[in-house]
Amino acid sequence: MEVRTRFAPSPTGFMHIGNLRTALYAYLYARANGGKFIIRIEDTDQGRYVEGAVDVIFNTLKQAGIDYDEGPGKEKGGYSYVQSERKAIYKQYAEELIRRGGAYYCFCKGRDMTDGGTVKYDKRCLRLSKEEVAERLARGESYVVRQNIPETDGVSSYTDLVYGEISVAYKDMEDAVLLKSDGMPTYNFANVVDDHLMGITHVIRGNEYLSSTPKYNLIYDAFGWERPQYIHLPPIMKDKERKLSKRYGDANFDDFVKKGYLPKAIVNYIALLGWSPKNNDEMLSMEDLIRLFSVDGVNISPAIFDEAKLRWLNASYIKNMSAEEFLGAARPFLDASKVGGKYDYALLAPLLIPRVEVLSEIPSLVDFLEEFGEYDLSLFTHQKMKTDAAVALKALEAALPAIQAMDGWDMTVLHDLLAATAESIGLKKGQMLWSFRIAITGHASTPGGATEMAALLGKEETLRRLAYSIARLKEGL
RNA sequence: GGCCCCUUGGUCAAGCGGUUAAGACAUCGCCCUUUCACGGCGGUUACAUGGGUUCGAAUCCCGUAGGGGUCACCA
Repeated sequence: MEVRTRFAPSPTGFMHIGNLRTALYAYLYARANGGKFIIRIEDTDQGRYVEGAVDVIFNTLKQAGIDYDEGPGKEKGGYSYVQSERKAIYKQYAEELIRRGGAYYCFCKGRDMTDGGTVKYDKRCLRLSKEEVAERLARGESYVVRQNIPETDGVSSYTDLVYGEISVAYKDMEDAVLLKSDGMPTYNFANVVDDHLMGITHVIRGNEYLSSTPKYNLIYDAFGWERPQYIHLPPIMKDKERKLSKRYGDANFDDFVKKGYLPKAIVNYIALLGWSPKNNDEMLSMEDLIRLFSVDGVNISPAIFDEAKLRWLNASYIKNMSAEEFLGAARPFLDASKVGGKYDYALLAPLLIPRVEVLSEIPSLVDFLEEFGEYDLSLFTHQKMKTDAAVALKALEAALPAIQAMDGWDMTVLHDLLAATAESIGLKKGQMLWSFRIAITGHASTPGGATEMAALLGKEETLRRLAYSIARLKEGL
C-alpha cells in the first residue's frame, strides 16, 4: 500500500522550528518510502486565524526545499484541503458517528470545576431520550457533539512506531467535544475524519498527542475504519525544562534566515535534532536525508536546540560555496554594512568565506575598511612577532617612501618590497608585516593579511593610513 | 493531583546482555601561519539513583528522584 503522510499546520502566525521539523520528517518519511506528502490547513478555530499565515507556511516549506503532492493549490481528490471549507463533511460524519453510538448530542453549557482540576464530564446528555434530543434539536437549541467513551473497564492501546506500545484506560479518557456549537469540528474529530478520507497511512506529529491518540483510535474503530500507523516525535527544547517556542523568541525559521543562516543548513540541523542516520554523516542534503531517513533512527527523548552546532553547520555550508554562490547570499549583508557598494566584493568574498559562520557577522568583519583612526597603539606590541611601537615606527618610516616609489599596485610586488625593506633596516619580515597591517587597519585581527588588506584599500588609502599611523607613533613615543 | 512519556559528557548522538562506552559541536592544548580564520593532531568530560534478574547489565524488570506532555467548544 502506498504511504501517505501529511503536515497539518494551523495558520496561527509564524513557522516555528519545531513545526518545520515535523513537516520535514513527514515529508522525508513519504519520500523515503516512495509515498505521497499532503498538506492540510487546520483552521477550525476561527478566533486564532492570522491573516497571511498560510502564505508564511508555504513560503517556508518552499525555502526549506519541501515540496508536496496534494494540498491547497494541488487539489486531487475533488475536495478541499482546508478544514474550514469542509464543515459540511464533518457534520455528516458526526451524525453517522452518533448513529453508530460513538458520539452523542450534548446541550450542556459549562461544566463543573473543582479546585483539584477539571472533573470529567458526567455524560448526562447521553442519558437523554431520543425524543428529547429530537425535540431540543428541532427547537434550535445550541449543541455540541461529544465522543462517547465506553463506560467499561477496557483500555485502548496502539503501537507507536517510535514510542512502542501506549495504553490508556477508558476511565482516564473524557467525552471530548467533536463538533463545536458553531458547527466547526475540533482537532479531535477533524483529524480523524480527514486523515481517513485523505488516505493518510502514517500520522506524524508532536508527542503532545501521544496520550490522546487512544481516544482518536476509538473513533476510527466506531466508524469501522482502519487505524493509521503513528509516529510521534519528541519535542525540541530550549533547555532542559522549556520547549523551544515562540514565547521564548527567535525560534522561527524566518528569524534564522534573517540572522544569516542558510535554509539548507537550518533544514540539515533540525533533521539531526531527534534523528540520526546509521552512517554518522552530519552534512546532509535533502537528497541524502531522503535516502537515509528511517523511523528507527528517530529518537525518543527531547533534544535541546544548540545554536553553536547550527553555526558550525552553517559555516561548513559557507565554506563549500563558490565565491559567486557566497556573494549571492552575502550581498544583502555587505550592502547593509559600512563598505556597502564601495569595495570590490569579489576581492572580499574569498577572505570572508573561511571566516564567516553566520552572514550577519559580515558587517563587523569589514566595517574597519571604512572606519579608521584613534586605534590603540599597544596593538603594535606582539610578543611572538617581537614587535612594539618603536619597531613599528622604524618599519613604517622605511616602508612609506618605498611604497610611494612603487609603480602600480601589485600585491606580489608589494610583498617582496616590504620584505626587502625589512631586511635593509635589519628587521624580520614578520615584524614589518605585522606593523604594516596594524598601521593600515587599526585592528588586531582582520580578515586577511597585510597585503590582502592593502589590496582592498588601494594604494592611495594605504599611503594615507600609513602616514597617519607614523604620525600617531611619533607623538606616542 | 490522575494518566501517558522521557533520563548516555555542557549539547546532539551511537549503543539494543559481554565494547578500552563510537562520532559530531563546544571547550582546552599543540602544529601550521605575516593577524584572525581555515586546516591538522591531541586532551578533559557521560550511562540520574536504589534494588533485582543474569556468569555478566548503559542495555531486561521494579521502585525512587528529576523533567516533559495531557486532562479546552486550542490545535
